Amino acid sequence: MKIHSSSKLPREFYTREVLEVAPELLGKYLVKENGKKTFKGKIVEVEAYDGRIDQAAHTFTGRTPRNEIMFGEGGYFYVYFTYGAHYCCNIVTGKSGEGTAVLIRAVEPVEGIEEMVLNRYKKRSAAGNKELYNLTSGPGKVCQAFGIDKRDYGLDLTGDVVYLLDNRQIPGEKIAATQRIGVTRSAELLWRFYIKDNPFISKR
DNA sequence: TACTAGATCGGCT
DNA sequence: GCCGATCTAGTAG
Repeated sequence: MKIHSSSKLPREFYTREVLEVAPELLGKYLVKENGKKTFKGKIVEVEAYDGRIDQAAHTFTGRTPRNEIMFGEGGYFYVYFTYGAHYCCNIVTGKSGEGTAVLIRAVEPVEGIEEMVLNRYKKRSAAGNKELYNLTSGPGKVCQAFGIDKRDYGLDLTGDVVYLLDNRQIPGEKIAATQRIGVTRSAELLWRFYIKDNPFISKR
């Protein structure tokens, strides 16, 4: 029996306003069960997207097959493919019809690190410090390391494949809010949140 | 350290 | 056709 294991976040955690959920995701654990392997990382950097007012959100211009899951209620996994090479994963938030989600931009590797190294660098030897910090420090890197792709689109985060584990909340003074990375529209919004001084974030 | 370009392809105009 | 919620390798300073 695991006495100290933290619990899976319930539906109610996700169905709140995206700007309330986003900073609270910091410090929580992202877990992917892959049949035999378990990938686990502490979330250290996120970005909020809100199709109601945010031109950078995929849901801003209305429903399409790709963004359908993001228009559903919170607690589902939105995975998309971009730049012809990378997958990025999001935590859908809010109520049905809103079109809000939080992009997971970086995590701190906790479990399954050897498998992450294999997925990222195609090699089996242990990672050096430089490689370790480069393992999951970006949205495309997180998905590659965890083996997340379009097959994970739409997964229920209260299920057993991909889910989040609770952890004590990061205090506000340890959270930084900045402009989002790589967006051109609605660039003024300070909707990127990360844990200050964490070495696994994508960019300082 | 800082900037630039190339890869590469699905989604949407 | 165009462009992107990216990453990496390359060059210049």
